[in-house]
Amino acid sequence: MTPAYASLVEARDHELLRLAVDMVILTVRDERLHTLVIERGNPPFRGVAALPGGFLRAAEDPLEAARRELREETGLDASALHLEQLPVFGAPDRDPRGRIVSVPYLAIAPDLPVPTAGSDARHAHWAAVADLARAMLAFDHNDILDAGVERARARLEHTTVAVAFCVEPFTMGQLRMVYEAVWGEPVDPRNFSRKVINTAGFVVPTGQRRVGDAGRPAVLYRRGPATRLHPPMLRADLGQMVGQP
Amino acid sequence: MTPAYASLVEARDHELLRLAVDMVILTVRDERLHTLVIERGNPPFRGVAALPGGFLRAAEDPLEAARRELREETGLDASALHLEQLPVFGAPDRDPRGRIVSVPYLAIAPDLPVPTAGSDARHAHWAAVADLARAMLAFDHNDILDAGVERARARLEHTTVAVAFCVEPFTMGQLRMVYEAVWGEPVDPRNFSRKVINTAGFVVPTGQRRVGDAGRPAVLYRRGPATRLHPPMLRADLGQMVGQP
DNA sequence: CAAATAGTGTCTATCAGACACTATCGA
DNA sequence: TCGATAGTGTCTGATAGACACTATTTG
Repeated sequence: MTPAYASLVEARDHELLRLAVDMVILTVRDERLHTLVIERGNPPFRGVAALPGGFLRAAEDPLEAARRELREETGLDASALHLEQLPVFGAPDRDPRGRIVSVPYLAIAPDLPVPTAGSDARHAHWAAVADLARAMLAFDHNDILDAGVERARARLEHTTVAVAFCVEPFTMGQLRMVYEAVWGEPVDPRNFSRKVINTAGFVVPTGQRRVGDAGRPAVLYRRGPATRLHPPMLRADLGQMVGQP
Repeated sequence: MTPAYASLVEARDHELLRLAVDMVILTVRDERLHTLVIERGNPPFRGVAALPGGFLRAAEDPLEAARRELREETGLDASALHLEQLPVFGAPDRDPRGRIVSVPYLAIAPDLPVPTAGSDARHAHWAAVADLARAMLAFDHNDILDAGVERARARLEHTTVAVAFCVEPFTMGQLRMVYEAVWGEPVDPRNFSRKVINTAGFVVPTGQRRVGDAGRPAVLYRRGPATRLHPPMLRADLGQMVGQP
């Protein structure tokens, strides 16, 4: 800290605290939405499942910290996949260790072989989001997970991030299955295919076809350069909708 | 802090820091988008314009802090208006006083008479967003402002927050003018009116009409209960759009 | 051939965008 | 009566949603 401002900073009715970076790492496995959870090896919440995360280090940007955590927990290079900050969680009593504000990040990853064990021997594994009932996770991590899942659902409507869930090359059916897994509702194959094909740059055909499967061989695609989906692909789910009668 | 965890917390390769809450308070004045800025009374950036804000206090949630700042800077009751968190800004060198991470909030307010002077005699005033060129604001506040404005633009597409800019009762023309001021592009009056009227709960007619103005008297509306806009009202702006040819 | 999966075509209701006309005030 | 502002009607092209059919593989 620059000494010139030391007095300003000392005059505090404000508070020193720590920032945690917690990761909502989503993937689709077996046609279901999964998130990476670790089993806590230390108190508080020892033995309880929690989102992976860690403290912000000195001279580290929160985004850098998120990239580091992602690398440590999954071995994934963050530059390759979707990484996005969610609103912070900062209730004063959210962590019994003291004042810790969480900066959560949403990461969207293709199906991974198996996560590497956490650095401090915490057991990391994929858990189906639908199986994680309320209050199963440590701290307020269920709320953070909810925020991450809802953000992912909304992102699928307006962007092409769904391809970030897919291992290249992928079929149209696999891409559609991502939407179904994340949204939790069926999607019409014909209309979906038309929408994706008509959106320039969403996917790029490889010219190859999938072999070995039963049925007609599916065309294989790679991710295209497009990012935004315009007009959006809206889910039928009404949720909070107040609009047309 | 609970003594039981003191040792855990002491084992730090992580860092103690302060959280600032900075406010992007937007309103529409004279058909132009404005934001509230203060003139800094203390170093660093003494005399330079900055977004209003302050440090998070002990046992205070970031949202509570934002509500408090809003009240202090504008005298507005935050429960009445749109308040929404933006992604944090946490570059290690963003504040010369030391490690300070900013949690920015976007507030959307109706046109206010004039802001109350800031608590420490800082001069607060409305500035047209279009007049705030790059690097005019202290710290990284231009980036924060950009994030807030872009968020507001997107929110107008998908929600009914535009009414939060209006002083009740308001006319259809005033509501449309909000869209034009925030988006910075003209909106067709006929199509706009049809869209708003057909969206149940966007606005509620009062039965009154505006008097004293030249021209045909305009019907006066109040805010309706609807929140989401479905389907959205998309701006023509292509921006990042990669989609239809 | 049957089962399974992939892909295409068509119809319709809705909606966004463009645009011209009518309505109601003050001066 | 004129200027100014408010509000309504209509046409068209695009598209989302619903749905039936054809195509190509394996067993």
